[in-house]
Amino acid sequence: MSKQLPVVDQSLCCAPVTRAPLTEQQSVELARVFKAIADPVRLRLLSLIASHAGGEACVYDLTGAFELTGPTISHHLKVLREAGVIDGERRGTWVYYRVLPDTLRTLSAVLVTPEVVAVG
Amino acid sequence: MSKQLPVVDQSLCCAPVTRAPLTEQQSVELARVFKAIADPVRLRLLSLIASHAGGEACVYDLTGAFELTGPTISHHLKVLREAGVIDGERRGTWVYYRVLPDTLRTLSAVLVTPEVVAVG
DNA sequence: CCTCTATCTAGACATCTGTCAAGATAGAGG
DNA sequence: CCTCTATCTTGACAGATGTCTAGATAGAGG
Repeated sequence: MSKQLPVVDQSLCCAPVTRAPLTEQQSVELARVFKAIADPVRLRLLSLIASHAGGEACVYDLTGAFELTGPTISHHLKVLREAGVIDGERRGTWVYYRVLPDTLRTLSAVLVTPEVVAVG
Repeated sequence: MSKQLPVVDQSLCCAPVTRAPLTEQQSVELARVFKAIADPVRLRLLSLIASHAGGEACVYDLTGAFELTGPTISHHLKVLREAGVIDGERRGTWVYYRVLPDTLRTLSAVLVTPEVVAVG
């Protein structure tokens, strides 16, 4: 299930977009991950997985929370997985997903905004 | 230039996606804003504006930083503006853009992830 | 080996998105 | 009023995206 290594440049952890211009490469990399979470279904999937008991949830539970077909949920989980936002593990019949906290933390840090954006 | 009121539910400031499932409405609202920043050009625009002297930048400066036409940059600025991420103000011939820090702060807070995602 | 359930893949299709060229609008300064 | 520059709007088009149906794969349990 772990088809991807960490995707986000962790050095961004202390370099919010408000402090210095992103390089073109950084912006492409970040956009890839933000695109993954920039969807209502995927944001809800993320919150369902992260807040589920044990920090993980199986596809069956997740599918039940939407009025969408299995393949569609599967597609969204794949997008999140390939972006390094979640990871899945098969245990028996079920596949369990959990969030990869480092990725979310990096995204959060990138958007941190100081009280006063700039003072000349 | 201020065609939109604040778009993001500020009550999300203390409710990261890792703590509780998002409602469908919250996820739609958040996805709208994340979609706005989930593009390499717009992320760079955002960082250029936010880190520019005085916290603002005019379109002319921004356009020069890309190999894209004026209308394309204008389009991206409009997307960011309508999502409540930036705001623009005309002063004479030029239009100056600045970030709306509350929006970025909300997005950042939503993605905050505790050290241990859950302990059973 | 067969079947049942859970999950994923493949392919199709409508919609959304990023980009550009052409033209419109808005001040500045004659 | 005219022109020049900065910015935005419109319309067109290729490519990406979300969803579905149909079919494939993987364990569990006879």
